[in-house]
Amino acid sequence: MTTPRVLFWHRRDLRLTDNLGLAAAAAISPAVTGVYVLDPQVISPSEHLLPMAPARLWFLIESLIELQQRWRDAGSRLLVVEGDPVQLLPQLAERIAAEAVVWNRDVEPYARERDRQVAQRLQADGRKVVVDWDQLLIAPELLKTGGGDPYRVYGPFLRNWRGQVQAKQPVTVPAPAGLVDLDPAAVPSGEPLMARRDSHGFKGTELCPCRPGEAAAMQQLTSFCDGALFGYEPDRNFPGVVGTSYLSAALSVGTLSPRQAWSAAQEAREQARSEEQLHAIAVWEQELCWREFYQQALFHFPELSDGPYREQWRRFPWENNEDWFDFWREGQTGMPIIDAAMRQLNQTGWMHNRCRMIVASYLVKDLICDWRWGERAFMELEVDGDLAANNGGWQWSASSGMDPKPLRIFNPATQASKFDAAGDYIRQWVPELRHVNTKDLLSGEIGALERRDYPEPLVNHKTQQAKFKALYATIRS
DNA sequence: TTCAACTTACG
DNA sequence: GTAAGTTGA
Repeated sequence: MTTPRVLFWHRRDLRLTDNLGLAAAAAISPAVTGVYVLDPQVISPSEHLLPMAPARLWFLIESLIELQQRWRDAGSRLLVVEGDPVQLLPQLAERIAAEAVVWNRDVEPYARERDRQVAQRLQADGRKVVVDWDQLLIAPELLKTGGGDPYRVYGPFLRNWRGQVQAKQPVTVPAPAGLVDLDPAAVPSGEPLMARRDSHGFKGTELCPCRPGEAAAMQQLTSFCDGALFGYEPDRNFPGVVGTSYLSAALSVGTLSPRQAWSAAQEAREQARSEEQLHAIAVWEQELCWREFYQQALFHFPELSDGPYREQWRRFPWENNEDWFDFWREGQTGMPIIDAAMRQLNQTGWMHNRCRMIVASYLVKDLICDWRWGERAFMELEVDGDLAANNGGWQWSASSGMDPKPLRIFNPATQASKFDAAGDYIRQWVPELRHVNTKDLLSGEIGALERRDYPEPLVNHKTQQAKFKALYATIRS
């Protein structure tokens, strides 16, 4: 009698270490084969889904190439195929005679419907399907208010989440080893990965601060928790300072797990030498909670991805000036802090989170442009583009989301003065303004002579803010 | 049912 | 100080 074969389907968990689904698969049998499906719906521009940025495609491909090596080191292999998972997975399971197929759950509406169809077909063929949560510290079903409803507000969610995490004390599981490979005769032909490696179209692979692959993610985590984490608060606020983890892409494609991140933070707590440092660690832990808050929000309210959560925002009379939007996207608005941030994103695939809030507020509240245009633009450019986090962030900026709050209007000049006081960040990304004095650089009020070829400001913040408020008054109930 | 709380940021 | 009204206990 032969060992039963198990198929493990990687999706947003591109690692062997601390992969709960993979550990479950290896517990069934050492004869585990991995598969990743390059789904054209996900990796190519499509009508219904938000696009995947070239930067993210690069990160994905490189992470997969490393993952294949790790599978070989573990004794088995990772197959990479291209096509529709609903067709391909049942075919592959049949071909390798898999008794069980295992994967980790996702929160995105497209993924959930896809997974439902895949599971249905596999089960119809008599195969066992094993799925559970891996990409969240606490499963979304376990986080409910006293009334049994999902949370709509971050604060109460944080209290519940933190309590459950502390009670659970998340631990990581090791990578499987000594796996049993397929019979060579059963290995399907075709390998689309290397062809994709040179065709992702991303030019900023050297500049991007997020590094692909499981090993690089662990290195980044270790060095962050050894240094910048202790000063995370307040350093995280300053885009010109290396004060954040740059782990967003790794957490999004799953080259790093949230348990690994949490555990590293707990080890750092042991090393902390002051209340300030402990507080800084707590603030980073809260950022991990934001990630889970937005994922559980999308899980319980999938309609978030279709547009504004609050009904009245569906009738907001946006200006939607396409020229303004293009200037914003390219970093040519004439407001230096905005242009610096958008150029950082265009060139490196990544933007500092403080700047994401500033440019989002500017697009929505100053240019009076539909936040969904900005949501799509971010997904087209970001190495860490993630539906739940990106949609949550844009709805937050647009004031159309779940949190009860006043109308949030950032003053870009005030933001620049507070968080890039010396103008270092602006000068780095808008080099043609390096000669301009800091005061003018921050305010954006630059004389024609000094400005040279740099554009005049598209709009005046004060008048646009007044205009936005007037338009907002028309949709208030 | 009442009432505190709300990623603050702006002026 | 004020925004702005909804959430959650």
